[in-house]
Amino acid sequence: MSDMRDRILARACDLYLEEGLQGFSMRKLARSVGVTAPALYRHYENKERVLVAVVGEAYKLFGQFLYRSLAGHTPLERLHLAATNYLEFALGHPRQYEMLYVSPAALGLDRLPQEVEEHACATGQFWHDRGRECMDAGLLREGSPEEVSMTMWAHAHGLLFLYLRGLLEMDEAGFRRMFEASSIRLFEGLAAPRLFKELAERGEALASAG
Amino acid sequence: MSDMRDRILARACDLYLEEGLQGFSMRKLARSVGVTAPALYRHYENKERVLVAVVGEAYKLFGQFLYRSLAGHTPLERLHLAATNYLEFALGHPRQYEMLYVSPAALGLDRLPQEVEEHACATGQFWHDRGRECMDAGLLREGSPEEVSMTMWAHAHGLLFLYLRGLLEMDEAGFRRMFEASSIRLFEGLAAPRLFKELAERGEALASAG
DNA sequence: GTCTATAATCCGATAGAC
DNA sequence: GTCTATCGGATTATAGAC
Repeated sequence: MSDMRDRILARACDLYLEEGLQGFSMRKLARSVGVTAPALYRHYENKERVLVAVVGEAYKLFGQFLYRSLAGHTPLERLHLAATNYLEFALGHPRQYEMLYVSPAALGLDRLPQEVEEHACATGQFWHDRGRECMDAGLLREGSPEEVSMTMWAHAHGLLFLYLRGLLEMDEAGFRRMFEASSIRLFEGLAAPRLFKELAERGEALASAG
Repeated sequence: MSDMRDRILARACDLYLEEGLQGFSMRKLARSVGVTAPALYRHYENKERVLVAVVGEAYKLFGQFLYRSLAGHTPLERLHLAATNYLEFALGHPRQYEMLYVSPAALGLDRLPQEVEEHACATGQFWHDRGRECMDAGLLREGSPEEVSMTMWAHAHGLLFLYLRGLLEMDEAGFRRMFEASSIRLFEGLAAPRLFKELAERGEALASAG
């Protein structure tokens, strides 16, 4: 059976969802599949390869959420959908979301394999495209689309990270409201006119004040 | 010797810096201190308590960076210094920075101990204070100081997280420039006037578009 | 391809002598 | 307060029979 590989992968994803990275072991996986541990090594070289495959599945699901945004009819709608779907994925599948950003060391690797890096790169490219087409349409200030999309990406991930770590004292409904309000702030700007006036008077640039 | 506890803690910090969380063990720590493993248990109840103490040291160092910002003479200057010192701490001490945001599960705990939660809470309060005094001075738009400081915190942490994970293809100098530019974008706002015009025409709110 | 059996390590933590 | 010795467990991975 060649689909034994798929069965193992499916059980590996479930095991990761139940136990997290800490509680994931080849013995537990084998028990869950219904075989003994050595049998797994016929299908996957080692534990790290299994975990990398689990990361791949997380990216596959993430991609389904993200590319659904392309159904929007205008650049602004597509950007809005991308942000909404990003939020929905992270809140609906927090363990998979965590897996997107797992450190190589946590997987027992020095560097992430090319397969995963390409997934991550494609995600960055997706955000870049959303930023660029909005900028081309005159909806965003002129500037570097790459950098603007980084700002949006960092803002969204930063909020989600802090919330999922339990560092923000609010429930999910409260977080959703705050996420939306914070996104509006990002687009409107935090500063009051007086801030720029004060800076101009001091003749200094607003340096790294985030 | 009561300072044996301190010696162990100092070596534990070094061991964590060298090996990370994955490679940290009581046996290695004992070897590093120059005693046998059981001796450690006279000074620390178990491995988790040692790691919690290491997190505490990271917060202590972080606090030194952050509270240095209070030397600024105006609210804006203190906010600016806080952001700069936050960046300097994260780039100068990436492993300790990572430790500030370590998940309880990675430490083998269900929840972080009160000691660490208080540290994290104090950090949130610090950012809140910086936001509030700038808002009181009319430098930031009216709103909730707590939420505005969350936006700034999330933006800064999001950028640093992506950079430290190696997901942004740039060197440290490039990142510093981007961090500053992104912070300015955050204060000025991403949107061009046309975006608000388009939204008003559609009669819909700009929802969660970050 | 799966099994049993096992190698070879590592781990956290404890008992009890000194 | 530190030691030796050890418990009891985990892990990845392999050898060889079937």
